[in-house]
Amino acid sequence: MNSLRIRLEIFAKFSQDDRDLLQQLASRNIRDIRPRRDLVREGERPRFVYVMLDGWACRYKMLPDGRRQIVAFVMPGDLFDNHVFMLRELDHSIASITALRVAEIGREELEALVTDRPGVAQALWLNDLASLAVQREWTLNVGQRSAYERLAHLLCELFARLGSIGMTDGNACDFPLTQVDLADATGLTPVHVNRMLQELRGAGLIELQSRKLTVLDPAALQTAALFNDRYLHLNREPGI
Amino acid sequence: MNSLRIRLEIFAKFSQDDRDLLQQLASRNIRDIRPRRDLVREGERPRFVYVMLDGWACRYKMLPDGRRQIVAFVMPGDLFDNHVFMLRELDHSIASITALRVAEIGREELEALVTDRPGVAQALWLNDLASLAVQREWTLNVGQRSAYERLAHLLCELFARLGSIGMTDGNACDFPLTQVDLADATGLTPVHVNRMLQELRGAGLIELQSRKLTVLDPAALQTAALFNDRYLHLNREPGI
DNA sequence: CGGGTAATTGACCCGGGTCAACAGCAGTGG
DNA sequence: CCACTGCTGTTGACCCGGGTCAATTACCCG
Repeated sequence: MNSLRIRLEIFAKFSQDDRDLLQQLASRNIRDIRPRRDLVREGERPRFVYVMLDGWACRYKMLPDGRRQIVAFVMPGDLFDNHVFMLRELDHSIASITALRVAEIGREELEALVTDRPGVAQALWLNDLASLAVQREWTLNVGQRSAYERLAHLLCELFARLGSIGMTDGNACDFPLTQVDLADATGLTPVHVNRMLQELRGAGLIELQSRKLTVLDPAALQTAALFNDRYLHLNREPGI
Repeated sequence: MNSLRIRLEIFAKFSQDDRDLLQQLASRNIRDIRPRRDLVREGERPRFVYVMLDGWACRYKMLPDGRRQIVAFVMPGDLFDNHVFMLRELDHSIASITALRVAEIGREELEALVTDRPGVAQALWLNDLASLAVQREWTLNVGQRSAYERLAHLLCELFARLGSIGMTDGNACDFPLTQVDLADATGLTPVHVNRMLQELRGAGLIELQSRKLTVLDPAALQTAALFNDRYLHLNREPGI
């Protein structure tokens, strides 16, 4: 729940009250989800905003014939799916990758929060703007980068995000994604993801085995990926 | 300026006061832009929120080596780039396609608006959530659809958006995009865009010449594109 | 030990990219 | 009024990055 605080407080200044309230909301209505289950499904009426307390999930869209695109990964500390406010039906699904622990925040609670706490409301908004920036970069990634660059870029993004929430250990981290997941996120086939991973290994950039990623040469990996973490908005912006 | 009202009022209920205020903001500080100019450039500090009064623009990102991806199109009535609130630097640029007429809304004005007018604030937020939904669909589009489907999908989207703001005439509309623009938006090469357009013409789905698009068979085009307009949020959601 | 999922590898193929030439047309200046 | 320039669109020949298909090898867990 600390991580929730971290991931929203980047975006606005919170009072101790705001913090306590959020903390409280994120510790009621906890739900545990098994790995590889749909958490919410396309077409459903959205009911909750979720706070990821533990585990990895992905947001994905599917075409009628089964082609699947992962459009985002969700990590601990992320607050996600605040479509409670707008959509009749969700236009995408969310699935767990690992086992999850999530907090569900109901619509009324969220509405109260937004009405009574301008700081929190702003943080929620900026959180969405940050997601939008990330989604743009994904469009660029899939649209313009080569398979090799694309995969490198995804690894850079995931590692940077994990780092920002203290889930890296030096230049290593847990990495629960399968090659099929990586394929669905990059718009490649699993076979080709495998080949590109071999190349990344061969170039001495990464090690990846038994769900553990080590970035052997971060600078070189970022160069290969044409990666710049600006779009992730991991740090507080002095702006506002 | 009417169109502005339309495009934001989808998302929240406005009082007559809200409406007047917006109208006012969108009629001060009008700027005219020539075709094919950068309106705002990556790396700049964002200063204004813009309302597109007339013309087409695109949002794009570039890689250091010059590869370019258009990540969104902006049309009359769209309010865009409310990053005033968050970003130190923009992570993308915006360029005019046709000649533009835009209204610039300054940061203080916007902040006042958000503070004093909860309805407007919500509409702005939901506007961003809608953009996010569109951006996800673009990721899917570029990641999973074939060249043919992808182009058809883009045409469907543009035509649907134009229709929602009354800029279609039966099943025809003005269409200022070049094949290079279409290529940058779909992640294809201009040459291949040309070939796919020929196929769409050959299949009797569209006519496209001298900046005029006619959708000869809307249903068939949508089927070919695997298009469903739900993600565009063109209509008021009964939700909230 | 068995069964299922994930990773790996090789052989072959194809959608879309690349390169290049050319045509159409608008704008511009002499 | 015409020549020139530059952008946009079109077409053809060829090529290659990444997909497809299929078999095999790790794993993991009961």
